Amino acid sequence: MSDANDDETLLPKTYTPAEAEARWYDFWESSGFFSPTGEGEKTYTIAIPPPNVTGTLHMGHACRTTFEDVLTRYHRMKGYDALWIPGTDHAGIATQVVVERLLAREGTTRHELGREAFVERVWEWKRSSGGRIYEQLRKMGSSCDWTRARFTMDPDLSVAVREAFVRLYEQGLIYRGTRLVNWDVETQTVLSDLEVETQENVQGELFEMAYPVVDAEGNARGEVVVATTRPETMLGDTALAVHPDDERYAHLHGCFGKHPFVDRLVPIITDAELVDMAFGTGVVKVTPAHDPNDFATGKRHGLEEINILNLDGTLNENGGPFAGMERFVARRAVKAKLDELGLARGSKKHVMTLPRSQRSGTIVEPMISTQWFVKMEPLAGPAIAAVEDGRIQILPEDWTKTYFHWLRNIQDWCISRQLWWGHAIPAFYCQACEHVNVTREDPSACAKCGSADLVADPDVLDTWFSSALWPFSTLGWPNEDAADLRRYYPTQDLETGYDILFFWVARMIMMGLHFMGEVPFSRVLLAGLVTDERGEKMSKVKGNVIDPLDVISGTSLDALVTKAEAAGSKPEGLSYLKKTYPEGFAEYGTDALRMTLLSYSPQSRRIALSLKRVEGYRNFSNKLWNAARYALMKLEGSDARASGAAPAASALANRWILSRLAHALDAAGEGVDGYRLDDASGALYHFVWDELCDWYLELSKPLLESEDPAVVAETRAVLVHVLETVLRALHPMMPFITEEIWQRVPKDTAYAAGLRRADTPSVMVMPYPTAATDARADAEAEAALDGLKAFITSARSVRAEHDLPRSQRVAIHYAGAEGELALAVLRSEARLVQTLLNADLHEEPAAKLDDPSAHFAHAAIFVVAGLRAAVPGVIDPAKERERLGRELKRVAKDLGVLGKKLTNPSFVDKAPAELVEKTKRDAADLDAKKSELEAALARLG
RNA sequence: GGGUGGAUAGCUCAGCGGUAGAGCGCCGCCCUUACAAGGCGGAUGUCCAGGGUUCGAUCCCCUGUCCACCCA
Repeated sequence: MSDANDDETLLPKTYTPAEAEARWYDFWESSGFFSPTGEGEKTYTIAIPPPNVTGTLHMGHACRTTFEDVLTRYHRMKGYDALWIPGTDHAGIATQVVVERLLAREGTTRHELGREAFVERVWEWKRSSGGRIYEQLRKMGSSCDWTRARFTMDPDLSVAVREAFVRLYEQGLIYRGTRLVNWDVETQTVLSDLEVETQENVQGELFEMAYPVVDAEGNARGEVVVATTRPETMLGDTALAVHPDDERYAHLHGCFGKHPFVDRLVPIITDAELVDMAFGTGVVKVTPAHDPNDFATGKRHGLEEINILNLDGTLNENGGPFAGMERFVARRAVKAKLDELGLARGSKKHVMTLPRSQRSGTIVEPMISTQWFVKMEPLAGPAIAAVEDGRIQILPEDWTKTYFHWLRNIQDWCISRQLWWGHAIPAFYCQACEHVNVTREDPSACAKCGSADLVADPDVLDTWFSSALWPFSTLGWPNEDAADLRRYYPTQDLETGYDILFFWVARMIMMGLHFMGEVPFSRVLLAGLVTDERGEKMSKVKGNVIDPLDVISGTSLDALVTKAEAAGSKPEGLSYLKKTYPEGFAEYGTDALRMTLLSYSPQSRRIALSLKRVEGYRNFSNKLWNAARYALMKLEGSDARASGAAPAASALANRWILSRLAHALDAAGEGVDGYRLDDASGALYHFVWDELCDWYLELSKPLLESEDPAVVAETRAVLVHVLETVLRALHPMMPFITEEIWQRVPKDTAYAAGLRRADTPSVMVMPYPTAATDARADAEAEAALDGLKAFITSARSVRAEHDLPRSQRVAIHYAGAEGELALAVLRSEARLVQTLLNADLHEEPAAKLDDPSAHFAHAAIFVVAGLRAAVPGVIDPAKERERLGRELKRVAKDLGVLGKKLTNPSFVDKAPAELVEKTKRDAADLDAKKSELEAALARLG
């Protein structure tokens, strides 16, 4: 077999992405194509959802990046001044944890280092390792403007954060308050409600214990039994509650529980809200300082709030004999001690939910603390309105409900964090008069009393606070005159995962409206969660994490397993990998990965990424490559040039492909505009494979062999035009391969000068094709070619069924009714058909086809709309009977369905007339076909 | 406890009032000078169950079952 490149072929036989991708990316970037021109009326802007600076690219990023890049490239080609702003966020807790781990390895801690040195150390880390995700985004082909890359801790963005804080404070929308908050004992910071995740269906224990009861005079009145899943919290109990209507405990109203460990009488109160008579014993212990419901109860009854925990999760002095113990140690100790005192009343298994920190995973402790909050209600109202009145559209629309629900039930947002890495809270406490100074510049004296004895708030802000300002802080706010802010705000689309709808999207909308007075974007596009092919969430523990870069560059099974193992996969995860990917991954390339991610419906909440699908799109890349290879080969030595205008066409196949191109371009444009990138990419995929490659390229072969030079020239012109156009259409989705090919397509010089950079032609700055400008719908050509395709397919089916290999030339005798389109087309295109089928066509008088066996030896017959044909030379009548029988069955079934409809009077009366007519026509056609098949079958005997 | 989404071919999923689709897999045949990462042909479905609306339901409505996610 000949090697691919031993002849004058222009391209190798297979497309290998690796080399081309790096080359073109550098070319685009160095050509300045990623930066907006700053010219033109229409702008199109996307702000990237900033990944954590500690992050590495995962499938979620890959997915979002692809969507954003398609939208950006598409609009750029459409002539918009397109800007996609990249950036990262400082990920307070995550980053601090990363650097603390480094320090631990060096045998030190941040406390030993001191705050200032630690923060400097984090910056150092950021400078050396924080750019990794940018490199990975580049690998995805992202056409973002790196010259505008932003980091939430950049000086200008920090100014924005401080300005926002101060303004909100001045407006009374930020306040300091003492509340029950979520405390993460591991990272030792407070968390917002959103950062607490509930772990469901945890097998827990409901522990029952007795409180000795005394009355107001101190006389023993027996005991009450309470149940709890957190026995240690009893050290903070300040009441026992029963339901006011509960007869069982009516005699205890006004009595007290005698605390077994600390010298305290806890009142027995009645509360209908807290107590569910049917649950447990009907008596509830009340710990206002460590439980949200109890906290509310405490407020209703004016109960004392006793905090029993230190910030590190150990018990404080209020823990009495248990002080100093870690919370879970204390729990066991409390139980043991109660047992010893004879107050334990057994325990039951209990299914419960546990609040866990999104960051550290530890069980979150509700604790009373003084923190900074943003008042949400005044900000939520306008954010609700913006979606209600359509200034912002959320897609898929289902999420609108969720968005409303959250905003309508919103709680104030706790924004202070006890971390060192982040934006300092600009509050300064006067030690002299206790005034809180919140200022844009660090104050030297108290604004109220003039004292210089000020202490800065040690806390920093929630990272999401800075992210909420992202769409305008990245453009230059608070400088209202910043050129970018004026030109590119509001942005158009915001594309992200639904998991941060509340964390980020809703907050950006609130802040955008509040500070800019205008929505930050007009469309929110929410993508689903990328999972493994079983639909399970990717996780390190499960070992099913697929690294996009491995998909792009390929990897061995060994490397996959090693990586998963290092990341902490369980053995089941490793065996899943081995079973699912025994060969590892091939080098699929970025374009294939992008097409795969695009192919999933945006309606779906899950994107169960299948590597088989990636392989399918890798194959598609290769298909496109080879189509180009064919075209370029056929164009060689000719003067056919792409010029951006659809060439005139007279040959049927040429007219047809230009018409199909029109459909494909319509579908692609509508798909992208409507955020149905699956439809858009699917339309182009099917056009290239099913129509261009499967039919047109084959049809072009005989045309290019024509003796008529005009036909040859026309076909070449169409060939180069269709190829060049489809490359432009596909470019937003498959940027690399399209550029690689496009650069080699012969183009008219003026045309190739491109949209914006006359000196550096590139497909990425060419106009995006449309049906109106680059193709030509032609219904007549389509109808004609459809008939021809049906004829060819039937003939092939006969061939396959009767083991007539393609190499064996056959004769096909046909007849049709004069005046039928199919007959006319077959006559005029006979040569084309002969080539495609490797057959000789003979038109016969209809009578001859009425009894083919009388005229042709062992003939197989087929019937397609308006045509009958016989293929002599079939050896096996049994097979032919079988084939005809099968087809007859199918026709009969279809006819049955239609017949049933037509005999139903209500259908004929009530269904639209058009449909009834069509049904009648279809039925008539099928009926004719049925008779033909029956006759043929009868003749076979 | 409240809410949202899903259940369609062996697998992963589109579709959505008018005779059920794709990719992969499966079964034949074929190295056909663009492509074996390919070509040609073929098989495959109680569209979760039960009711209702309709001339007509996989699609709309109700009820139920199971799964996923979110909120408390």
